[in-house]
Amino acid sequence: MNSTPETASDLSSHIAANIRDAIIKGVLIVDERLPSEAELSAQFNVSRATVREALKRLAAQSLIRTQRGATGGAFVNRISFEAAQAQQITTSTLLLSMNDVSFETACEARFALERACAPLSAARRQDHHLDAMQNALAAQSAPDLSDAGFCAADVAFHRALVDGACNPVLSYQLAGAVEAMQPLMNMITFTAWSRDAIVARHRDIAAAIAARDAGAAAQGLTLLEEETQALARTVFARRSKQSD
Amino acid sequence: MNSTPETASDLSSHIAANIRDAIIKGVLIVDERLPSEAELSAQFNVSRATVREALKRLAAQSLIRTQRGATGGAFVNRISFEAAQAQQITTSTLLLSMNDVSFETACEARFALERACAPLSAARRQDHHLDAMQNALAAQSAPDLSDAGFCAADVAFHRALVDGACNPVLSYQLAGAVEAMQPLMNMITFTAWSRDAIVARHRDIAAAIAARDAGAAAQGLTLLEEETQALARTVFARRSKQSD
DNA sequence: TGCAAAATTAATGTCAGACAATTAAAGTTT
DNA sequence: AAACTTTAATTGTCTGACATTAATTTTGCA
Repeated sequence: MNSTPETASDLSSHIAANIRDAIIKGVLIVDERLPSEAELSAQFNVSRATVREALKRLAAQSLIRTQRGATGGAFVNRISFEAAQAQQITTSTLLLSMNDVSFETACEARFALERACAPLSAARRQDHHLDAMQNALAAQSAPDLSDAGFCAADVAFHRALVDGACNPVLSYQLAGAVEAMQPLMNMITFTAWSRDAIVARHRDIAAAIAARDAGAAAQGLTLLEEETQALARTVFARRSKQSD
Repeated sequence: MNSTPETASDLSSHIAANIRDAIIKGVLIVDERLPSEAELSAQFNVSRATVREALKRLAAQSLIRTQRGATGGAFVNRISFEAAQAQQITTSTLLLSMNDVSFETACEARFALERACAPLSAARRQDHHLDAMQNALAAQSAPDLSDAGFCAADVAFHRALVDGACNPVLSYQLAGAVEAMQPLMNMITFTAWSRDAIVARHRDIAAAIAARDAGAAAQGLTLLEEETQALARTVFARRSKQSD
């Protein structure tokens, strides 16, 4: 039942877990003010410093916010999709870089998830989603764009595609996968030729979404995945050859 | 470039952001020991209490772990898929409950993502994945099972399906979506009839995965989604009628 | 009276110094 | 050589103080 099986023996972990559970179970509701640090230290029978460490833990998870002044205190935070997304991206990025996740695995996951959005996006996309895709395409076609810039525009394109599904839960989940891939994507240097190929795929996908053709969009994503994987294999092979 | 645009003016946020960036950028590598609290307080020219608050923030995000004793200290943590998953589930659950995400939206997202796994799972599932699905099926068929128990077995079934794709990144991403749905699913009371319908779909899906038939698995998931959505509409309609 | 300035108050943010608890390593004894 | 003891380094906790912030109340003056 515990959200985080915090078996740690230190008091601040324990107190943080206690308050966290109260928030999760709805005992403390959004925007409700927690007791002051002094009151909490009396309730839990610990010093104010210990209470503060517990509160900082909760603040790091965006579960509470604090305000100074006479009517200040710690308040239960309404977690926004934006804040949750930012956290998830940090975590996902580190997860990939620290656990030696292969490009292949991450890429596969990303495109599998993105294909899941294609039918919904084809059905529901608004004009501004199409515009965002076109803008990203234009950016990617710029002749003297850096690799990092190319990747950033790539992310923007796929974000627009995902947002087209008009499902905030889906957008939130996908953001982690797409953004976390970026450091891995940045490892790839794009030749002019490979850029053209990617942009061509993007054009197909954008056209399919505009035409509300779910099948074509999914197929475009599959082709894009295959080309991306092939490109990565080429780059990594050349690199390992050089190091010999 | 900042992972968390921590513009907060308090010192402990600032110090935490500083160390976090060092970890993300690879200046501090996994299992490396941070300077002791005393050294950090000297470096940043703040008190030890402030340093500790910063470290607790990082610990809450599983970025570091601390150890007491002579050779103790704070160490950069290798984030495990398990720990990241636990965090994501907490965040996702709160996100859904605090932002009044409709059952429909969450359900749609969940099944869309799950369908993304179906082809991979059909291709790669091992025997133990099939066993896990069968166990979950058996549990769900028990006659005197509580609604909560039914939901728990449901989660187990879908977890096995997702894990069958043998892609840890995919499993990690999906866990959040599936687990976060549980509180919403628990709002639904299952009649004996609706349980039978769900179990029947599950049987179809399990059979399709066992037969490595991606199309049938995806279709089974689509049918299951439709039935789940219909069931939810019925339950919510009856409930709002009663409250009149 | 009305309003602006000043004092009050309650809260978080920070600091300094102390002691407790834990743990590895060094030293000592048998 | 093995078992025990001491030591040192580090985190965990406590206490009490002061700084900073911001809402509220009081005061002073026109």
